[in-house]
Amino acid sequence: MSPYTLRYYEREGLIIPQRDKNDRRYYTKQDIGWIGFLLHLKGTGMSMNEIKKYVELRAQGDNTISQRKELLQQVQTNSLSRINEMKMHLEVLNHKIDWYEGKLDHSISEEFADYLKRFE
Amino acid sequence: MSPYTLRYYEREGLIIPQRDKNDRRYYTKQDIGWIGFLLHLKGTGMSMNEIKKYVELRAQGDNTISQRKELLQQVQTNSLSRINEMKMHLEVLNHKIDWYEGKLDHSISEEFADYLKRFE
DNA sequence: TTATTACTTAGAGCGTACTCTAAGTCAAGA
DNA sequence: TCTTGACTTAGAGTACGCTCTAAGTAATAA
Repeated sequence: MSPYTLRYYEREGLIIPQRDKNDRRYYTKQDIGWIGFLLHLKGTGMSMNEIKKYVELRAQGDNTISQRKELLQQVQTNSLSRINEMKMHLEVLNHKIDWYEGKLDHSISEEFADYLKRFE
Repeated sequence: MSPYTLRYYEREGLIIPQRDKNDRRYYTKQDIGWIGFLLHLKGTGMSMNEIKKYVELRAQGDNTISQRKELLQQVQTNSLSRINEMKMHLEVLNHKIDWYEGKLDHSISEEFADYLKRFE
C-alpha cells in the first residue's frame, strides 16, 4: 500500500492516524489492524462508497451493529455471485484454450463458435 | 450491453459490424457470437488492453495461435488467483459477520481484532 | 413536401480509485 | 548556522471503461 493510498483513505475518512508532537502521523497497532481489515473489505470487491458507509455506521456506535452486519452480508452475497460469474466465464476460456490445443495438435475439434452457442 | 459500449468497442477495434446499403450497422450471428465471447473474456477480468492484444493476434492469422493460447492461459491463471484472493478476503468477512452475530446474541466472542491478527 | 425518427460521427464528460506535484515546515546532522 | 531530508498540505493529474452530447444525414409517415 502506497503512502498516496494511505493519504487518500485518510482524506476519505476511512482512517485517522495518530499524530506526534510535531503533527506527524504515526500508525498504532490498532490503526494497522484497521487498515488490514479495510484491505480485506476491498478485497471482497466492496467499493469505497460502501466502505465509507460502513465506517460512518461504525462511528455511530453499537446501535448500528445490525445495519453493519446487513451491509457486510450484502457484500458477501455480491462477492460470491461475482466469484461464480468469474468461474462461469473461466469455463468458456478453458474451453477456448482446449480448442487451441486441438488446433495445435491438428486434431479434429468442435468449432468454437458452435460451442459458444451453448451459452446463449 | 448499451449501444454506447458497442460503439466504444468498435472504436477500440474489437468489433467491426456489417453495414447495409445506407451505411447503417447490423450485426450478424457471427458478430453477436464474437461479442458474446468478448463478454466472457471481460468476465474473467481481462482488461481492454489484453483483449485488444488478443484481437490483434487474431487478425494476424493462424500462426499466432500459440501466442493467443499463452495469453489466455495467463488470463486464466490471473483469474484463478483473483478468485482465490477473494475467497480469502471473504473468509475474514464471514468471520466478522459471525462476530456480529455473537455481539447481537450478547454471547461471549473472541475480539475481532485478535482474530484479525491471524492474517498478518 | 414537410416532419419525424432513427441512425451517423467526432469528441467531450464522467465515476472510480488512486497517484503525483508543488510549495511549505521543521528537526537533526555537518 | 546552514542544509539536508523527511515530512506536511491542497489540489491537480492519470488510467480505465464507459457514457453522453451535438451536429448532421437520410429513409419513411403524414
